Amino acid sequence: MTTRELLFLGLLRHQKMHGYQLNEFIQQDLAVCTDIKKPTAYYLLNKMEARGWITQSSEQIGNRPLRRVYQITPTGEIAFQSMLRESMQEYTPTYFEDDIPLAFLDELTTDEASTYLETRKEQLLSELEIMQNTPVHPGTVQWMLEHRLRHLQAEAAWLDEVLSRLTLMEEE
Amino acid sequence: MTTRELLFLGLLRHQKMHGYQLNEFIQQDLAVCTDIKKPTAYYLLNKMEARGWITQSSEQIGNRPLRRVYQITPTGEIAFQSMLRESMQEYTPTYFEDDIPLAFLDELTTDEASTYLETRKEQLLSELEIMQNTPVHPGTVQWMLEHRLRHLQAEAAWLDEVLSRLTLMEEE
DNA sequence: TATAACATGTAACAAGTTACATGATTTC
DNA sequence: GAAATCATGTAACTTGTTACATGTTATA
Repeated sequence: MTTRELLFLGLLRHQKMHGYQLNEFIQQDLAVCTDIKKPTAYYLLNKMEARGWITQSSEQIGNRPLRRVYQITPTGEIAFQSMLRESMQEYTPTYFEDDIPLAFLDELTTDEASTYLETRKEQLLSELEIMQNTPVHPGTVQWMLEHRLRHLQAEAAWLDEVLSRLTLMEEE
Repeated sequence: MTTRELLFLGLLRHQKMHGYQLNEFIQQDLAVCTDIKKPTAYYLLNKMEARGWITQSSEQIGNRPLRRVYQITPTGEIAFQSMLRESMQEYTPTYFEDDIPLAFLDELTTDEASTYLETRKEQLLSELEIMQNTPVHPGTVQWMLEHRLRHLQAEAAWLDEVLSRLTLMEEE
């Protein structure tokens, strides 16, 4: 995913950050949109530094572990601009992990299927609740969060329809 | 993705198939839901055979290349049943590659942003058209395809809203 | 007779994850 | 004094992709 690098550059454009700080922000504020693990983040930062997109400067508070504070370079800015434009016009089809099992739903009794889908629905609703409680972000970051919200709402509506179809089949 | 193995088992339950045949079917009939490449398919078949989930029997027509025809075993059937139940109650959050660029949309002029999103929309609409022209499948395979259709429609509606928001901003 | 379709694979690479390792400081 | 937080990483593994290799047969 090239967009992970775009994200890093986009965040560093606004503010110098060290790896830990980036990780924190992504896990707390952007958890609904992406899921970058710690080692991946450090790996990407090193890679981007080697490319000259960002530079490091060390910082230490007291005797705490050294912080490597990253800052975007002019080369990095150019990369950001071109990646942004490229990715903005691209539509990437998304595949749903949960689609495949759905194809074999008719292997189960309507009763069993309903029970499982109710479990799915609970998980979905709890994610929806989390989303609706996250603070409003400035600019189009909020648009990204809204997109995700729309998607979750569409999923909830779909699940409801599948469940009602199953109920109809049960009555026959 | 465990669901790829579920898919293979699910297809082989209905009919013995050789690798080439499986690939054809997935690329022609299920292209909208998954995207399994040839080497991945052969790799998975070998792995599943090693596990005892499927067995091979060779078949040759004339002097053509040998076909390895795969068939599900009782062990494979057990695996299918348990994977189906497990995956059916799981809700797997989906991340959208195209979300991240959206967060930085306000770095572009409304004009440029609109142009790019129109390009995205065209690609989306052409995928929608393909979907609406795929033949109806039996049973809940059709449900899977419908889910995908719902998703694409929600995406189209979202894109339209973003585009109209941009138009409103331009007028200010 | 060239090209597409049939049929199966290998080797090298890319991306990302898990589990592990290290050590300081703050909080309970 | 134990546990959580701060801070950065490495090594091994998993999964999947791209590009390449091979040879037959039907079709244009």
